[in-house]
Amino acid sequence: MAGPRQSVPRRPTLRDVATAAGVSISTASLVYSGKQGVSDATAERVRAAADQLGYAGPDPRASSLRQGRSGVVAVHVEGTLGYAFQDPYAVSVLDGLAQSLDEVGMGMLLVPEPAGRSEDAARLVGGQAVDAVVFALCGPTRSPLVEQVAARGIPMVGTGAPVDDRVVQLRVDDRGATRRLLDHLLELGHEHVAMLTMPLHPGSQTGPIDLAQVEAASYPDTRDRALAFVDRLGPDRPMVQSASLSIDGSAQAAALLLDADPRPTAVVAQSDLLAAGVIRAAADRGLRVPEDLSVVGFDGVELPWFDGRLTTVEQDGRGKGRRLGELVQRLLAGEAVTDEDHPVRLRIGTTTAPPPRR
Amino acid sequence: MAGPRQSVPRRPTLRDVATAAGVSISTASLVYSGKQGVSDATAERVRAAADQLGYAGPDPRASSLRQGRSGVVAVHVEGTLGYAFQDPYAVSVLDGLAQSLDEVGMGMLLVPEPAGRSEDAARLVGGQAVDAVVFALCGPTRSPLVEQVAARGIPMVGTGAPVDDRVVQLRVDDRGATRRLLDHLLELGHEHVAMLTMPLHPGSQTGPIDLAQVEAASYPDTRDRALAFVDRLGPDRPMVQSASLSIDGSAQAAALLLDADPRPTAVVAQSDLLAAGVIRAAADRGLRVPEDLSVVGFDGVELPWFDGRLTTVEQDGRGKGRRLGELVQRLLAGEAVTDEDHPVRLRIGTTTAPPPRR
DNA sequence: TTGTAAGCGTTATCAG
DNA sequence: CTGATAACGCTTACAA
Repeated sequence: MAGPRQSVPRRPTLRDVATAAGVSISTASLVYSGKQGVSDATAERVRAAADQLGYAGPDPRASSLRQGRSGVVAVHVEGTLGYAFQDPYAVSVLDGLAQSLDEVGMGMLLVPEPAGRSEDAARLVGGQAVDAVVFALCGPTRSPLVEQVAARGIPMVGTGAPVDDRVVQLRVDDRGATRRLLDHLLELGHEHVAMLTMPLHPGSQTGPIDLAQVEAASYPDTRDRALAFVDRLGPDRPMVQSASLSIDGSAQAAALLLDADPRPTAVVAQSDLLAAGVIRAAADRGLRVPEDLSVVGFDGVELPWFDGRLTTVEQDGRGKGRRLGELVQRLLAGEAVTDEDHPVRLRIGTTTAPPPRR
Repeated sequence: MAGPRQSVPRRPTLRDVATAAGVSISTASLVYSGKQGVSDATAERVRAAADQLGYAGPDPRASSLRQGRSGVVAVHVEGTLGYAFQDPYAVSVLDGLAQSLDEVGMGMLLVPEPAGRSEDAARLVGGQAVDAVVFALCGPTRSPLVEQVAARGIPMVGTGAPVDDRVVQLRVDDRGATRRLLDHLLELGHEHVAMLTMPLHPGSQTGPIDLAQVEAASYPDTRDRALAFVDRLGPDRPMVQSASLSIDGSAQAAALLLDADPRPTAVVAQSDLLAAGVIRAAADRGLRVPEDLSVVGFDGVELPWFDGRLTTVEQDGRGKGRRLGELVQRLLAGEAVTDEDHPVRLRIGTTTAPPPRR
């Protein structure tokens, strides 16, 4: 027994509202966009009709087609969200970006790119109506997304990567900052300094690395921080790559450094999260920081469970995110935007001290 | 002196491609959608023309208008990103959701709602072309977003909140799970058990709370976990609310519990992050966990810097996120979807033991 | 397998 | 201040 024919109630459109209010569609549109004056009386009638019909405002799909703007910015994130957001630094950048975009009513579309799935990410941004793409976390030097996005005439903003003329960069002076960290350690008198790097490539393994490998690294930030290390201290200092940007992974990698002979008196970790792993590995071995081992990081994030204060390079992730948002806005406003440097500063904490007497 | 008139080169459209390939627009469209057979020869010609013209595929703005689908899911996040993503549990849910949506080519639009800015969030989802809204992290019982979104006929999925018939829920049995935690503590012989709750309201302050306040809590999960505590142990046990879902905030709140007389022998923290704060506060006071103090949490996240293993309720955040994604997909496929329970399980770790002898 | 034609719901332009 | 009209770029019955 068939039930009564139930006509699916079509959602009201601007036309319905206009008709109900006894005005033209264009007038009704003006009420919502506010781009031109509409008499109070008319506006009131339109709004009443809208309420009456349950009209919730112009359909974003239609207005984005018409205006050529969707109000959405794609945010590319290297790795899965679960991986990338482990890092408080990454989170702070995103937070700043979100704040900045929120101020102008724009939304953030997340585009995670797990290792080896760049095609998926490209398909996603290609199929989504976005006004700009932000490479928020320093990813590989090259990305297949760039061609795809550029072909659509969508502006891009990055933080050092992908390296391409069509991507406006907000760069950090990784080499200079690393140099300052090293100077600090050298002034303290350290001679045995080692480096713990972030992954050189998506999916690479923990282990010792050499200059040639560093030069071939996929990630410019990883590479530059390591190159500064080599430049300053020569190519023979121990360098170990951590397979993941996590405390656990770092602790494992740090073991290779700390169990070596001679043991370094200072470890330069390429990020604060890695530094945290080094500190844990040191604690596991009964080494005190900084008395027995100095540790420096990079980023300047909060490590709420850590009692001391890391000696590190403060990046102000939130500020960086905000600035990325501003660059996007200026790009969309048609302004000419050029690459910029994001300032960072050395912060001396409680994790560095002169090397132990031998 | 005016430069040569530079005509802005209009981006090629499907029409241009079709013309160049000598076929009709609809045929060209078919080549991209693949919904109907097109002869290989024709398809080839179309693709060649597209390459030639630099056409990167159909404009998502236009196809979303035509199809009534944008392929974007709005994900509502209670609080700023910087705040919400501090919690590894929140991140795992999002990670699972991202995975699940990625499999069907859908994107995630982040909609953070900082305390007191729900109007902004409502405006954002209203102005954005989204196919569904997910309330990924248990927010307040009521939300102004619901009306706005429902008025557009957009389906919603939540995790216990907002409470509304139009929101399909993936619930957790907070009361039952909390009861199991309490049973475990009681079996161990604890008599002095205290609870540390998550914030009861956006922006509320750290401090002792009573049953009436619990009943009026904005967040259903916070409320239910606390109610189970009261149900099981009576209304006179100490309850303290933490102003923030963070380790630091929790450590401060925990101080109120640990410095009381008599000091509880066990603390039930409403989340693992809060439990971490309790453990830190205990360490600050020279209390050993679990010898001097038992601590339980909720969520089952990794605390990489913590050597033990928390006794907690495992929620499988990633699985929950994945399930949310599946619910969204089924909703969009027009299937009838009903509320579900997400299973959780008690995990006994190393942070609980019999109370110390007096 | 291919083409024709009719929108999808807005907004911009321009005339009244 | 208001209204008519023409796109925006694409998808999809339906017809050939």
